[in-house]
Amino acid sequence: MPELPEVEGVVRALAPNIEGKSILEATLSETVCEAHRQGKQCIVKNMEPADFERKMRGMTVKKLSRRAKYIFFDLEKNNETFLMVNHLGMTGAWFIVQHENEILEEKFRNHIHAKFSLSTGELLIFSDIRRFGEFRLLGTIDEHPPLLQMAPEPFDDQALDYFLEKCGLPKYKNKPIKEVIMDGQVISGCGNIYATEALFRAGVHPARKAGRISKKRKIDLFEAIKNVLSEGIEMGGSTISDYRNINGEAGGMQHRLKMYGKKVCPNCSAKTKSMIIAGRTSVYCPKCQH
DNA sequence: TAGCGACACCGGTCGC
DNA sequence: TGCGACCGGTGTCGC
Repeated sequence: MPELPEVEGVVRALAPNIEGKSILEATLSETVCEAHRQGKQCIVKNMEPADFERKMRGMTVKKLSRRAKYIFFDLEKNNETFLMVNHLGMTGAWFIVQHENEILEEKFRNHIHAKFSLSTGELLIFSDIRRFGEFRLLGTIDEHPPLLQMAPEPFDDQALDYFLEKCGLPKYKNKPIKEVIMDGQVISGCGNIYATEALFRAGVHPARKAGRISKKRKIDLFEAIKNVLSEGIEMGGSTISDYRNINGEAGGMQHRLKMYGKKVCPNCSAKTKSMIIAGRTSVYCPKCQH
């Protein structure tokens, strides 16, 4: 499950390998094409697969960057600029190979949904087991309004004030804090794993209402979120199920997780509890988190 | 009209 | 061994 640190790792690995290169050919899988024929927006959103393939052909990758959990491809063709936005969904992964046989794990090899032949002869491959990933080819970012609603990057200077302000809004103040910090309009890139960890580190109960937490504790929580996210980036991400970097390697952050998926609290040895918040499993320590 | 909840999208994994 | 239930990030739809 890629969250901000995993996506950051993908971008850092991918960028030096594809920036400046051109896409000679783009091919989507038969699965994607067939799903579109059935009226589903499978992986490629708001565009017919054939259109996507045609438009991607001849694009030069000017720059690769991350925004929240999205990968932004700044593209150029015939002096016109485009933005290709990619989300990894639950199980998306990128590979750069000479041949798809180099993808060692069968489950990734069996679910290749987009292939881009690069000017260097390499193949840039997007594999996605559950097909929750997405591609949107845009002229500019405002063609997809939800992207404009995203909170600032957690490492930006204004992110803390933005978070504190949002917590006080009627829309959020009566919601469980875990639901609030996982909302991309409040904090960018904080998914279930890192939210669970940050709440544990800050000693905040996941179900506590956002409006019932002191400013000081909210600031502590925000710092904890930034810390787990940067630790995640340093460790190359968490590999909980299907996340792989572009070399097919797993990350190391899962070994640093103290609460996500744990049965016993590492601080006080109490049995952890879990509850469903906003439809997601939330693990916490009933003694350490209030 | 804005806001919110329900639902759709999938296949690996787990438990019965 | 086989089958059904479950899980989850995001957008969209309908109330």
